[in-house]
Amino acid sequence: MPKDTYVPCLLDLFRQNGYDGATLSKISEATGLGRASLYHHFPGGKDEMVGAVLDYLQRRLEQHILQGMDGEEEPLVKLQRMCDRTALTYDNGNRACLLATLLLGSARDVFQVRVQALLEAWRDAIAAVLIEAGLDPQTAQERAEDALISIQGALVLSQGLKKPSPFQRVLQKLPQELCRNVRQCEQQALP
Amino acid sequence: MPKDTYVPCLLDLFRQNGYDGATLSKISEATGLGRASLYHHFPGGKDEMVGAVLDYLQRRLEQHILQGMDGEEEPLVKLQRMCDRTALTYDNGNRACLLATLLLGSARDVFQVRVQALLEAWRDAIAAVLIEAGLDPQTAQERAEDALISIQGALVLSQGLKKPSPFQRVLQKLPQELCRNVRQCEQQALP
DNA sequence: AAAACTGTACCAATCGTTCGGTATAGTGTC
DNA sequence: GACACTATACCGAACGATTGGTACAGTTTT
Repeated sequence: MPKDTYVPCLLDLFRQNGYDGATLSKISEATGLGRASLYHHFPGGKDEMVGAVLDYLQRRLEQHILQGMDGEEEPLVKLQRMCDRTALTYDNGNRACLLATLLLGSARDVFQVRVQALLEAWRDAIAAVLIEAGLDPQTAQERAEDALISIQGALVLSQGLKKPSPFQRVLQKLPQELCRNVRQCEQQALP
Repeated sequence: MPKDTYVPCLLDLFRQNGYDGATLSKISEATGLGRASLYHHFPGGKDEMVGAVLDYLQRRLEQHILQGMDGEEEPLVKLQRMCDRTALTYDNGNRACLLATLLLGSARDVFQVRVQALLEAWRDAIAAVLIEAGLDPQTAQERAEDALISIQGALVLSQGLKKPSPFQRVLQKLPQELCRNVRQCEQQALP
């Protein structure tokens, strides 16, 4: 699919401008495609473009960030890798999150369901690791949600304070934080 | 100032639609004022409207959320009160945060400085309490930033999962979390 | 030749903004 | 008290520009 050429470009644009701010002129300029070409590839207009971006994000989440989360390694190793890839995805806190952007615009209702599905998939993958590590399901889910809260909040604050250090600090501590009071990770106690 | 009649209304509108999504038609409808009348009260147009809303938010932060943070009470009491008022402000997680909304739209650059100032004021007020409670300035500032991260992230996740429980859970634990390893709060250890 | 693609021109609708003007309520002058 | 004057609040109508989207003829690619 040649769509994948333009989708990362669209992702950047929607992330930086939001749904309303990403006008067709900007999209045309960013992709190098004329209006007609855009509507050839995405007959559904802006909504379909965002849909394609969300498809892309879903694939990236499953195949990159969450890859290996169901493997045989230690929980801490898996979560550490997930955090590393998350940091990479958000350019160490310099990139905003499209999901948050979509949730805070006027098109919120249109994409809420898909965004929710992505967040839940992410959360459930983390929770599964924690359950496998011995945590009860309730605690595991809450802790997984806390992880997403930390990531999303750190992205917002890093944008707001115009420095990536909050994001970096959060993601560095996150794996240990997720594994607190868990079997395999207890050897690393407080100094 | 009769502006204060319209500003809370504008706050709601910008929070729900973002800068680009809040069109003058919507603003006109929401305030009950004609398009032209809006330019009587806010000659600077949308930018001035957002500016007025940020003025309003600054006053609310200083006089409501952070009120009493420099008083004589125990740190835990002050932080508990701040969290209660924060929960009230965001309707227990059902309202989004305008600051985050502005940071994630196309008008990001226009308001970044003012948003940053508000976040820093909030952070510094929390940090001051923690320093007074015996924490070193570096740790206090980081922990205060962590608090804002939790709040902002919880708001995003509550929006995304369409349930307020993450926000409520975070804000309930936050005061204790902020006071961990601090003099006056240590009596409340884990059960 | 068929299919995929694109540039040009165009559309109605809406965008943020401005203009000209109308009430209403004072305020000072005589 | 009648008068001219001013300030504030508000609105209908229109401005030029841009919005998201389409029609269609042409060009590439296969």
